[in-house]
This record gives sequence, structure tokens and C-alpha cells, in this order.
Amino acid sequence: MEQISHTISAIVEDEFGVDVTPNLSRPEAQFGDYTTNVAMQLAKQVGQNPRAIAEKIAEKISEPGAFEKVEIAGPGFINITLKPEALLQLLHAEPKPIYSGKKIVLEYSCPNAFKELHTGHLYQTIFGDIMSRLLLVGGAQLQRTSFGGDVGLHVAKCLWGMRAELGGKDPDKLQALGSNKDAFERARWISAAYVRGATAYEEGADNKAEIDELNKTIYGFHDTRDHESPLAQIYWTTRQWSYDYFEAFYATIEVAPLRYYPESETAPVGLKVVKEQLEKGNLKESEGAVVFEGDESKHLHTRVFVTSKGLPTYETKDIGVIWREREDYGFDHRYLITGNDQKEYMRVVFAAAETFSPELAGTMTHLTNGTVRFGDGKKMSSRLGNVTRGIDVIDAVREKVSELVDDKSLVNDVTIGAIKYVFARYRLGGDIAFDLDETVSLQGNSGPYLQYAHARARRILEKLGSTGVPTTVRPEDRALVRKLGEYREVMELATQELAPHHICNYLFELAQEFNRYYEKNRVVGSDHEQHRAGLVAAYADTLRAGLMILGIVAPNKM
RNA sequence: GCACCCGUAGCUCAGCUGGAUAGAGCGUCGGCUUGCGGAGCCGAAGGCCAUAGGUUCAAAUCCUGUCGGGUGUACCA
Repeated sequence: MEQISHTISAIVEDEFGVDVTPNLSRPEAQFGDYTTNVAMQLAKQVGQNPRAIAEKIAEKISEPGAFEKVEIAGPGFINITLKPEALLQLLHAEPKPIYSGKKIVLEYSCPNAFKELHTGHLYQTIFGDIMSRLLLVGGAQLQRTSFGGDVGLHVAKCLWGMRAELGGKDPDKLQALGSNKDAFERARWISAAYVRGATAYEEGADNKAEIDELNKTIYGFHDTRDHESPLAQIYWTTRQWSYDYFEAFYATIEVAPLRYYPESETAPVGLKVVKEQLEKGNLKESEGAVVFEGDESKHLHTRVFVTSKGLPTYETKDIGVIWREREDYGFDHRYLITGNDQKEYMRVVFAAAETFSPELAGTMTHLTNGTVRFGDGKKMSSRLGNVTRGIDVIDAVREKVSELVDDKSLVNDVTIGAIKYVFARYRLGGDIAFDLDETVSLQGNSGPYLQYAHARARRILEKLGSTGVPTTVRPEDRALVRKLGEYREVMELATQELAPHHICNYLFELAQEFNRYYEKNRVVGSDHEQHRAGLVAAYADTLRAGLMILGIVAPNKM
């Protein structure tokens, strides 16, 4: 593709003295393998009509007999049809490593300690994980990071609740309680305690005062490195339970682990920066608080970095993460995924970061995801533990899959595949309408459908033993071979845009193309058995490779 | 009020660095049916791409206004 582009570019330079990089794209099959609209773009500049320009370019480009066919169509499209050998060569092309040599930090998932991961976390974690795979395909030196609160009011509410649940602050009772629970059950218990604390906070002034006091006490555990007092022991133990739970959750959905930066670690770093920047005049004191004054001409809000009570806000903690990540990894670029309600907020944080440290300018990208909605269209509530937990979604899918798949050993791969696929399918940014039936459906554009399509192809190959490598393209093969050859281009697009939905669309189209082929062309026992088997193998391998980048296992049987 | 995001088939979504008759899945209707795994294939119906202008040889795509929906707008995260 690049070669063709260069060739055309050279011809245009030669004939018209204009420097362009022609836009090559994949047209509908009837028009050939590639098309370019370069003639139309040149028409005005060159002062000739586009068809005449196209004629000249087409004549030159087809001279050495490099292509099967070069045609002019419509207002001046140049349509190129590749020779069979060229078409086959595309099957072996590797995607360009566009992030090669780049140190990249990708921050996502970001659960708070002492809370369970809800559906939004599930979505973002899976999407972030797939995005990280795309960065790796692009050759990046990648670090996956995550950031969350292990201090703050929500923790105080939780600790208060845990103390109430335990009937005191005896760490031994906690140990006894935890000894017969797994990571998920412990997280569930912590979560229940949080609900109790949060309710108490709303209901009684005494409770509120106690919890507010507890909030300071928890900061104290960090400041004084208190690991001994009974309440501190409960805090540290349950914080570790939270971390264990994160690990267990990530293992369940089969995503890579992340380096977790707790707020207790980033707040001091942020505060130090804030102090320096206050002296430099980049931050100002206002009404007793430390604020960053947003540039109103750029529609940036003014935001508080340190409250009038002297406590760091999320802004400061976020600056802390950026500084820590830079210190730890020296990133060339940092991508951050959050919910899209934080868009405007993060613009200010980025603007502040770039003011504090101008070399950060242009090195950070904030990506946002929408809300996961369920069939009834209701938005999930995160109040008082009334959340739809991530694990509940996983369990619901698993249950459904169990009904459909006979072989129990396959249930997990299909479950995880279905969930990953449904989250990868949508362009990042919009809300996700999660439909259980559609997610698990074995027909239509779903993970299980593609897994099945793959298994079916493998079964054919199993019947044949050895398979050849296709060396020619027979007329009936052409559509399938062409589709297979698009893999690299799709990969590059997905990698560049960090948009896995392109891969989903492609794999689904590929499977459809294969099914069409398979419907009409018998493989086993045909005169072209070895040849066709080679195509089936290429198809199955492509499908598996694509699914693997989405983090989805492609079983050989289903 | 101001800012940002969104508005494409009954539903869920692609397409948005401008290009050839606007695509897919689900759903609906009609064919193929003793199959290499039919969990498939073929076909039909269904769209003034929210709306009104503008730029262009060419607009779902870019610009502006309007309407409708969502989010954010200093001591929460």
C-alpha cells in the first residue's frame, strides 16, 4: 500500500510538479482493491479536469504491468486491482510498529481501595487492557498504571462501618473473620461495612463527627507510620484485602496487572509541587484555599488544589500521579482513561501540569468512556452500595453461557470472550447499551460467534492433517483472500487510533466472507483440497490472531 | 448563563483526516435444508444521516445558527 502510494506520488511530482501524498483506500470490491481520489484533489491546483489527470497517472502506473487492472471511474477515481501474487503477499505483512521506541504510560481502571469494582470499572479495565495490547502491537515500551483512593472520607466511612461490624477495634476478630473468606468475599464484606458507614454518616450528627475525625486519624496512620495501634492494623489489613481483591478481579477477567498508585502516595508528591508552584506564582491563594486560575479565554475553570482546611484535593493528587509516573517511567506519552464526566476537570489538571512543567505539553492524552447502561436504559447508581457490580455482570454472562455451551471446560473462555468483545465493539466515548442476550448470542456480531467460527474452521483442518500454503488465487478465492489481506491495514488503523472496534468489525466481516466461501466451495475431498485447506488455515490463524489482540481465547472446539 | 459531548434504519451501532447508489447486527418477511459443525448462506422491506443555512466539482463527514438529549462549571472523587 505504501509502495503504491509512493509510486503515485512520484508520478504526480514528475508529471505535474506537485508534491502530494495520495490517499489510498479500500473501495467496494466491484471497483478493485485500492482506489485513490488524487486526480480530483489535483484538478484545481493543476488546472486540468480530473479525468484527464487520472488518465495520465493511470497510464504511467500501469506501465510495467505491475497491476492486474487500472481503471478510471466516476469523476476521476483511479481504481487498482492487484495481481494474485500481490494479493497473497499481503497475507504475510506485519503491522507497522508506530510506537516503536516510545515509552508510554497508560492509566486506567482506577478503582478505589475499600470499594468493589462496578460495571464502569469492568468496562474501562477491559477496554484499557485491549488498548494496552494495541500499544504493544505498535511496539511501545508500555507501563500500565492505576490510581485510586486509599485515604479520604469514603475510607473513613468504611473503617467506621468495619469497626461497627466487628463490634470494636479488635484486629484478631478481623483476622478470624477473614480466614474463611476468599478475596471476593472479603471485598464484599468491606463493601457492606462501607454502606453501613455511609448510612450512619447521613443519619446522625454524632456519627458524622466521629467519621470526620476518623478521616484525619487515617491520614495519621500514614504520616506517623502507625502499623501497631488496633485500628491501624484493621486499616492496613483491609487495605491489603482490597489490593488482593483487585488482583483476583483482574485475574478473573484475564487482564494484565497494573501498577497501583494509592492517593496516600501521590498526595505528598502533589503537595510538594503545589508548594513550589505557589511560590512561583503559578498557583494562588484565594479565600484560604490554593487554586489554579484557569484561563477563561480557553474556557478553563478555576479549581481548588488545597482546601482552606489545608487538605489536598483530587487535583493535587492527580498532579502527584503525573509526577510519580514521570519519575518512575520517564514517559514520552501518557494516556489516561476516565469517565467522560471528568473531561473538563482533567483539562484544567493538564493545563496546570503544563504550566508547572512546560515540557509536559503535548505528552498527555485524556480519553473518556461513557456509561454502561442496561436493557431498561437506567443509569447505574453508585450510592450506598446500590451499584451493579462488575462481578454480577460476569456471573450473569457465565450463567447464560453455561446454558448454551455443553463442554464445561469452555464456559470460562466463552464468558470472558463474550464480555471483552461486547466492550471492544464500540468506539470509546459513547454510552454502552449492555444487552445480555446479544452479548452471549451465538449469532450476529458477538464474541461467541467468532469463537465458534474459528472452531468450525479448525475442525475442517483437523480432518486433513497437513495443509498447504496457498500459492495461487483461484477466481472463487479472490474475495476471501482480499479480505484476509486487509488484516494488516485494519491492525494499523486500530493501533494508531487505539480503537479496537475496527478489529471487531473486520473480524466479523472476515468470518462472513469465509462462511460465504465455505458455503459454495467444498474443502475436504475436493480437487483443490490442499489449496483450500491452506486458505482455511490462513483464515483460522487470522481470526485467532485478531481475537488474541482483543484478549479473547480462540478454542479449537466448541 | 458559559463550555464540552451526542443526535445515522423499529432497536443497538459502524462510517466523521470530505469522494462513487449511506453500511452491519438484532428484529420482521421470503427462499436454500438428508450439511466439511445450517450456531450458516441468499434475498426483501426499512433512512430527506435532528433541523436550517454556508463552504466545495463533491458534505452524514468541515463551518454557523436552531431544536432535542447528556455532562461539567472552586474547597467531592
